[in-house]
Amino acid sequence: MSAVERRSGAGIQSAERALRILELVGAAPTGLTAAEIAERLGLGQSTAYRLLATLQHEDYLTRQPGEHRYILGRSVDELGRALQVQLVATDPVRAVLRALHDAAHAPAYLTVFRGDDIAVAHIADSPEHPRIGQLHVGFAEASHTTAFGKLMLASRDDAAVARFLEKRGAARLTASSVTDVATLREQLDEVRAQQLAVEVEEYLPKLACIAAPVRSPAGRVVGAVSVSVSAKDLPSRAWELERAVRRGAWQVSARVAG
Amino acid sequence: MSAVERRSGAGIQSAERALRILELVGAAPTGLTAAEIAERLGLGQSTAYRLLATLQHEDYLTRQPGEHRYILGRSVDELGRALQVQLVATDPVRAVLRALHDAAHAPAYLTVFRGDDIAVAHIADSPEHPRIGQLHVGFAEASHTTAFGKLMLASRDDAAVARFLEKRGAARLTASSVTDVATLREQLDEVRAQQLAVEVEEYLPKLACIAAPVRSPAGRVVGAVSVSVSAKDLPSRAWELERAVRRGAWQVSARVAG
DNA sequence: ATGACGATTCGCACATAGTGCGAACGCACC
DNA sequence: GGTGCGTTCGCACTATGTGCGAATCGTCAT
Repeated sequence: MSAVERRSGAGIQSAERALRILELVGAAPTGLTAAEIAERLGLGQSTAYRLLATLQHEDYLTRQPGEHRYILGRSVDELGRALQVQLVATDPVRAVLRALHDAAHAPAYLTVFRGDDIAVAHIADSPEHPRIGQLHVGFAEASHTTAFGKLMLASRDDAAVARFLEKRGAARLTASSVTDVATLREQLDEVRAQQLAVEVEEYLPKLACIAAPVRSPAGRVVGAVSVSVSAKDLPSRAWELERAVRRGAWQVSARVAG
Repeated sequence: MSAVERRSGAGIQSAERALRILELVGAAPTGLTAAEIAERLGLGQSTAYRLLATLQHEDYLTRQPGEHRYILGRSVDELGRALQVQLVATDPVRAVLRALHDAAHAPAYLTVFRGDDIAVAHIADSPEHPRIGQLHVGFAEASHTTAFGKLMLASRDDAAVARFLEKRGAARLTASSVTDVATLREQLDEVRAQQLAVEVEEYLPKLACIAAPVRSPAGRVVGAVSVSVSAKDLPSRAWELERAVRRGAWQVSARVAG
C-alpha cells in the first residue's frame, strides 16, 4: 500500500467495492451498465466485470434479457426480508399494532433498537389518525426527544448513555426539549421505574407520545410500541392510552422469537 | 490456486465471503458472533474480523451496544428500499391497485419482470377477496401457466422464449396447463395481439387470472397488473374485468419513473 | 457483405491486497 | 490474580485480485 494515497475505509477492498456497486445500482432507478459502473468507481474493466459476475452469480444483481444494464436481484430482496424478520415486523405483530390503533384511535408504532439507531419497523395508522409528519418505516437516528428514544436510552446503563450523548449530543428540537443531561438522566430513571416513556411536545409541537418496552424472551428490551396523540388530548386520555400501549407492547413481546 | 480443490463460484473470493456473511447473519434471527461466522465459513479469525469490520463500517452490519453478535444494519434496509423503488412499489402505484381491487371485487397484483424471474411487488386484497394461496410479495419463478408469466414471455422474442423454455421447461401444474410449445407460442402471439393475457385453471384449479402489461415511459413492457377470480365467474365478468385490469395497468404505467 | 462500434472475455505479468497463524492485549467474571 | 472470551496486532507468504491490452462476439449502419 503506497504511503502517499491511503484508501478511505480501512477494510477489504473488493468487499467494499462490491457493496458500493450494489449501492450504485440501487440508486439508479433503471440500473447501470458495466461501463458506467467501472467508470464511476474508477475500476479497470476486467475488475468491474469480475465483480459484477460475482454479484450476478450470487443473484444480488440481474439483467433483463437483452439489456446491458444491471439491476438489483432477488438476493437483495431476501436480505431485506431477513431484516424485516429481525425487526419483528411479522404479520401477527402487525395485527397487534392494528388493534392498538383501533382501540386508541391514534397512530401506533413499532420501533426496534439497533445499535445507536432506531428502526421504525411498522406503523398502523389511518386517514382519520395519520402517522406523525415525516416519520416513515425505516432506520432513523435515535433521539432523546422521542418517547421510544427515551425508552432506548433507559434500556442502557449510564456509561452507554454517556457515550451516546457524547456522540449525538442532546439537541433542542422544540421549546420543551430536554437538553440538560442531569434532567435527562432523572427522566430516564423514571422511565426505568415506570417501564413507560412519555414525551410531550419535545419532538414536535402540539404532539405527545407514549411508549412501552418490547422485550425479548430473554427479557432484554429490544424495542417499543407507542402511540402519538395531540398534546392537548393527553391529560384526559393518559390513563387509557397507557393501558393500551402497555397491552400492545406485552402482546408484541409474546410474539417475538429468539 | 491449487489444482486439487477448486472454489465453487468463479468469482471474487472476498466479495463472495462478504455476501455470504450477510446471508448468514440474516438467517440467524438474533444474529451471530464473530467466532460463529468464522467457524461456519471456515475462515481464520483475522480474516473474519476484517471482513466484519468492513461490513460494519459500511453499515451493513451493526451490533447492540455491549453485545457481541452481529445483526443486519441500516444499509441493508436502504438497499431493500431501493429495490422497492425499482419494483415500482410506490404509494401512488399501491393506490391504483387498491382501487382496482375495490372496483373488481377481486385480489389485484402488481408484478415486475426481472431477468427470468417475476417479482410480486404488491398485492391489494381483503378478507372478502383474499390473495391466491401461497402467493406472496417477493421474487418467484416465472411460469408459463400464469397470466403475468405469459405476459412476460410475450414481451420477449422467440429466441428468448426458446431459451427460457429450455432452461425452465413447460411443466404441467393442472389438467389445463399448456405444455405443448407450439400451442404456447400461439397463445403468446394472441397475447401480443390483444395486449392481454388470460389464464383459466392452468396454474391452480378453479382459478382464473387476467393480466395487462405495465410499460415504462420508453414503451418497454416491465411488468403486469392482474386480478384473479374464480374460474366459474370468469365468463360473466370477463369484459368488466378486462376493462378494469387494462385501466389499472395504464394507470400504473403512468406512474412508472425512468 | 463489410466495417465499425460497444460489450464482454481472455491471457498474462505483477504485486498488492488478502490470508492464516500465533501471540498479545483488553476485559469481564470468578 | 487468574481464567476464558473477544478482539487486535505483527508478520511472512502467496494466492488472489488487479490492470493492461488484445481477441472475440454481436449488433447495427452503410
